[in-house]
Amino acid sequence: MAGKVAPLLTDGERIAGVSAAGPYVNFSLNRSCFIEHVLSEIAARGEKYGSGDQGAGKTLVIDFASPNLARPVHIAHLRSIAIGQAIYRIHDFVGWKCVGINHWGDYGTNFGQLLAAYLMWADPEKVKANPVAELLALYIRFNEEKEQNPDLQDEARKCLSRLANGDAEMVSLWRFFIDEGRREAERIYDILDVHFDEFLGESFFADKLEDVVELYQKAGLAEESDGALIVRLDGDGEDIPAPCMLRTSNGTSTYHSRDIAALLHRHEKYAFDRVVYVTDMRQILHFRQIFKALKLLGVDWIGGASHAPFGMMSFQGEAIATRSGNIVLLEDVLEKAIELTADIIDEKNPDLKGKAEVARQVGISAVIFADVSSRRARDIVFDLNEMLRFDGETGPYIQYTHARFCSILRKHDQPADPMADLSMLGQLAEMRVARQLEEFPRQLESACDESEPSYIASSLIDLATAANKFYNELPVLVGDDENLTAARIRLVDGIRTVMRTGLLLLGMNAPEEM
RNA sequence: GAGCUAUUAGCUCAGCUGGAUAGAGCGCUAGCCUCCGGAGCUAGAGGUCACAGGUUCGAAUCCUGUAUAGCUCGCCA
Repeated sequence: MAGKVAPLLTDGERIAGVSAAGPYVNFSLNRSCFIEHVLSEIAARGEKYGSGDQGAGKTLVIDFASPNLARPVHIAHLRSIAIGQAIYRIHDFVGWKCVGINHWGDYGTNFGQLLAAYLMWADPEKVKANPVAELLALYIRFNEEKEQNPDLQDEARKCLSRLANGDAEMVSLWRFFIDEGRREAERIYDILDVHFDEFLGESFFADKLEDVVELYQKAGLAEESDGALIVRLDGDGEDIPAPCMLRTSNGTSTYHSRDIAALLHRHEKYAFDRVVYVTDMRQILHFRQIFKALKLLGVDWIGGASHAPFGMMSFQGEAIATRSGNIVLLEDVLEKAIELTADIIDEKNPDLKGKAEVARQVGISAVIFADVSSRRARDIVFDLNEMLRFDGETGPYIQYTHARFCSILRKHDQPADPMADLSMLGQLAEMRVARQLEEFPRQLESACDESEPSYIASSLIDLATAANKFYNELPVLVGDDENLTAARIRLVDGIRTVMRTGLLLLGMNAPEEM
């Protein structure tokens, strides 16, 4: 069949050849034509290449990072921060109005434990001098001693109840804890260059409980069960056996009711078209319940809600758990990465100006890339050496490639010529680069639709690989054919543009020298 | 007991809306600066795509079951 069909298809300007190969009909693209097409597109769109008007007039609300302020930011938290930030930037790039929300945990059990531990054991002066480390030590000690002495949990409950009743000492301590936790978290976000548009703690929604209860009671969806108020979710085809609990038998709000209140609040405030939650996989059921509960309520916008879950990070075969002290602080990892990068710069590029800043940009980006480069769903085993690898498919590899082509453009010392004769390009290595450049917008769109930044990471790796092969095979500036140089400069400019865009979308830096 | 997610080279991963001989990186082996940045490039070795069925002209990819791992299943968040 293929043998009969192929001869009937004529060659044209864009198709250089048609041939039969077994059951397939192969089309060969006219390379020059293809390359010219891609580079014209990049020249026309400039730094916006890859973005269409997909998001025009639409609003995204994205909930990410959302730490518990009773505990320090550790390496496993990087996942939500890095993935969330990338999803935010990707939407922003293709025209969405984005609202990044840090919905931090400033309420509940952990704070009760911390309050109780503080009352029992803390040296206020020491805590004041070094709050993060001292509070962490208290938290760990509480959980250790709780093993021997279960009554401690009652102490925690008492503290929480005193807090809820407005006890001045508790309120003042609690404020101190969240202020410190907040200051610490924001310091890390600054280091990572991550920004939020709204910070709202769970405590803000704790007193919105009755509004939610009323909605469900009016709709006839709420029912009493063992003293608690629940909404059954097992009514229709997509059964969720576990009900959604609105109110505990003690009359307090729950994670469910607070999140429902928060989502209603957000829709009222932002009228979003899409809302994405970036959390680990343990919360898959939770969000299914929330979304279903709102669907039962008849809200028509719930179809725009999605959960972008990611796999768990473990540490030498053990769960990373703050209460047992089995954690690695995120900041420590970032500092190590920066130090290591500085050493490498001293070795490879000692005369680089602004070394310290570049070391920060490369070191931090390496850690971010290690986190966003594989698909969200994968579980990750934390391995510092793996995270700080600088060759092969890594963040520094992409940045290095970008810097290398920036270097060519610097040496060329004049802007890419829009009139360059692109028909001179047609070598295989050039074609491979062009194909990656052409592929980028599609990967970007998938990354946006599926909340999967790793597509962009893969795309950049493929582009960098093709670009480095091109670099090694074909000279750009060396040689006496000015027209060829002008044409290849256009290709180099395209590489630079797309690599920079991709790096920034992933929340990384794109230094021009390193 | 039920459910979710995963399982691809020694290690880390890509490929998953079905198509040609399953691809990278790391590590290992052997190479590449008379030429734009060697954090690079080239070549080689390395695979029963967890297992068993099924659908199909064709399955790593879709369906069913099994195994293994992680997670979850109303008063933690």
